[in-house]
Amino acid sequence: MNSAEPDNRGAPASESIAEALRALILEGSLGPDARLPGEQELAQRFGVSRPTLREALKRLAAQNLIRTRRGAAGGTFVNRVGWEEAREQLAATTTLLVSTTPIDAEPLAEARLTLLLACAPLACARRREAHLAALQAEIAFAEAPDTDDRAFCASDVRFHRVLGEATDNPLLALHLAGAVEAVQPLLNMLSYRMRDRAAILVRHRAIAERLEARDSAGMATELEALAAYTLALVREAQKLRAARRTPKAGDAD
Amino acid sequence: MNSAEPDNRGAPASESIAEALRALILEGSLGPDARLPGEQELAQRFGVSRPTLREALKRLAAQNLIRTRRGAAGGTFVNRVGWEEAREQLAATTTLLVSTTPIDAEPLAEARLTLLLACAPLACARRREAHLAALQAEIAFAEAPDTDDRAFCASDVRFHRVLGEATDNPLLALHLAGAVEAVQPLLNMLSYRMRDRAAILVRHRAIAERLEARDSAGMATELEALAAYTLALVREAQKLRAARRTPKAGDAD
DNA sequence: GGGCGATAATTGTCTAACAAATGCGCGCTT
DNA sequence: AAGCGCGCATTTGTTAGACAATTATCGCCC
Repeated sequence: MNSAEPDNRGAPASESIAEALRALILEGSLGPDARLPGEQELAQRFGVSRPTLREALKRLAAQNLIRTRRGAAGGTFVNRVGWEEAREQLAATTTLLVSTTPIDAEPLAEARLTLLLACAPLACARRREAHLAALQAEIAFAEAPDTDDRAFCASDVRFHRVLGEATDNPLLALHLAGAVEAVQPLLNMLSYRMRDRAAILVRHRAIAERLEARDSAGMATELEALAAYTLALVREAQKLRAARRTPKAGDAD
Repeated sequence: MNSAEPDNRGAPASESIAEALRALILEGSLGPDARLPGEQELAQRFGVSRPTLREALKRLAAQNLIRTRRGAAGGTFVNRVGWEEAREQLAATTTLLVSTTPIDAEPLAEARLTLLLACAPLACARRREAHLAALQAEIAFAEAPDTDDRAFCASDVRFHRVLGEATDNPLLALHLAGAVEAVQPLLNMLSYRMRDRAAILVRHRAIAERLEARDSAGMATELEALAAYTLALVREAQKLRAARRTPKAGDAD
């Protein structure tokens, strides 16, 4: 009646308590925006001290499952997990993975292209005016002369996100956006020259045009061309970096 | 020289400290399996007390970024994030999302099918004997008479995971597996009848056969057939459930 | 030389208290 | 009587020190 299960095979109390609360939340006993009891009461219920219980709560907070507010009407509340938050978390996980794992740029670009190709038919079939407008807005933003490389890259990510959203399938859009958001910064460690940007924008315009015409096959062709161009850019940058390293082997790191 | 940035706009200390450490880990200053200083020293460095610092560490632990071990040679260590862990986390996030968000089965099934179709050409081109063997193993496991619904569903998930791995693209496999793992339990809230299982296994065998023959188009056809069948099953189950509800509106919950 | 116990290092947990924020209501003022 | 501001209660955030539990290591004894 107090601490759910006594112990999870010697796991720290804060961990098993976090899992117990997590199960409660997922089970549906606590709907979104529901308020949990105060920390003192929770601590008593689980039979631990307040700092220990707080560690458990912080674990859940780190997973975006709960939020806390101080003050009189404060407390701990169950978070509503929306598509936005999920996308961010998904992108964070994937980003961490690809940035700490030795992997070539080629499979990353290939994965991005493959997901985009998968979305193309659905996007062409279901796109609405708002999607076309969003695409045009990103193109306009990206071709502005005062857009720096960082902003250009972010806009590029958003451009592809709109393509996912045009499928009208939130789960599909979620995974596409997560992958693109994680891959793009890796592919963009090079800083674009202006003519590279222009070439990319040409591709983007063509893609938007094919989407407007609901021409799925043509869109696939353009997506492949864009992927090929991006990959060529990355390869070129890698070759340059390698060439800069080989002639003078002992320069200042 | 002590606490990195003083405060993140009034955010709790444990949160900003967690973010600071997270940045340190991601920045690469602390490689995998690196040992962090002890809690006391860290607390002094960040200018907080040990419980507060521990809350920060628990946040990171909840994200699988660190692990802790007690004892003399214990401490806090940076976790190596592998494809397995990422897949689990990705599946957990997506599962939480789709299980707390009102969404029809149809887009879920569509997303799954779309991702599988995207993987099909690559999988056919690159599959190895090990993949075919893994597929056959899952088929054999699934058709065993003592396999219950739970195990059947898990095997189904693994079957699709192998399809993703056959693309030889870990990022693609990651997202496919994450989506399938999250969607499958939702589609399988119904318990399969034996003839449903048999029909699914027929499809699985056909898919494995098309993969072996490197017949991408044929595989796509089979995948679509499987998706259509699965969706029909779900629809039928939903209709049954709805029909059971309408005639007697006030029965016992 | 090998097994075994003391030991030290380190995380896990507890207790008690204070600080800070925040909504609410009371009382003061107009 | 109405409006405004100040205190107060509630709740999370943080601190301090101490003890418990665990585990590798080193020295001691056989």
